[in-house]
Amino acid sequence: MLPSEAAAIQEALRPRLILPPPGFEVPPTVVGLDVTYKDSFGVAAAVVIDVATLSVVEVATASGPVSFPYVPGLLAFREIPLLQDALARLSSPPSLIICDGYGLAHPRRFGLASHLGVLLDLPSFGIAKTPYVGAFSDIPDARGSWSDMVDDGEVVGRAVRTQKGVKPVFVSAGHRIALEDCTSLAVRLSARYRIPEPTRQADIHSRRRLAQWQHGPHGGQFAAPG
DNA sequence: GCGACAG
DNA sequence: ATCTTGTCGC
Repeated sequence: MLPSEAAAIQEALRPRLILPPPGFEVPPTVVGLDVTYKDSFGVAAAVVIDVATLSVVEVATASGPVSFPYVPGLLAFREIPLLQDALARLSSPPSLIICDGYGLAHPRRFGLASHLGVLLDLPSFGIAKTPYVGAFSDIPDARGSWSDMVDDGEVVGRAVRTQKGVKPVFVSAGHRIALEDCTSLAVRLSARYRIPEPTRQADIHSRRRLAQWQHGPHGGQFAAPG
C-alpha cells in the first residue's frame, strides 16, 4: 500500500458511510482503541468499558511491525491493521468503538473512526486531543459545553469540554451514529478526566503492554504477534 | 510558492 | 507519536 493509493481508497469507501439521525441506543459496554509505538513497532489495545460504572471489563492487545508511515490524513492506514487484530481478540464483538483520532472531521470526511467503522460495519466515532480540520468558536467553561467545528461550510465535529477548566477534546462521528449522540457519550464517559475513559484506558494499556514487551524477553510468551 | 498538518 | 523537568493546583 502506497500513500498515493490511500486517498483513492478513502474516496471509494466513503459512500458506504451510514450517518443516521440522533437517537443512538447506548449499549452496556463500549470499546476504546489506541496504538502506542516504539520506532516502527506498534502495540494496539482494545479496552471494553462498562458504561454504567466506567470500569474496565476486558483488555485485548496486538503488536507487530508497522510499515505505513504517519501521514496527516492517512492515519487509518497506519493504525487499522493492529487495531483489527486487537479487536479480533476480544471475547465478544463490540457494540460501539471509540478511536483516538477523527471520523468525519477529515479532509475527505473519512478519518480513522469512519474507516474502521465501515470495515467492521460497527457504530464508531473519534475523540481527538488536538484540532485538525474545522474552525470553532470559544466554548463556555462548564463541563458538557461544546462548539461546532465547521470546515468548508460543513459541521464536521464538535469541540467538547469534558471537564471544567480543561482544554476541550474534539469529537466527530465515524459510522452509524450521529454527532449529537457522540457528544453526549463523550461527556458521559468522562466522569473524572479530560479524556473519556475508553480512549484513556486504551492509551494506558497499549503503553503498558509496549513497556512489558521492551523489558521482558522478546520471545516466549511475548513473541509477536501478541 | 509556503506553511500547516489526527497520531 | 516520541523526546523530557520542573511546576502549579486540588
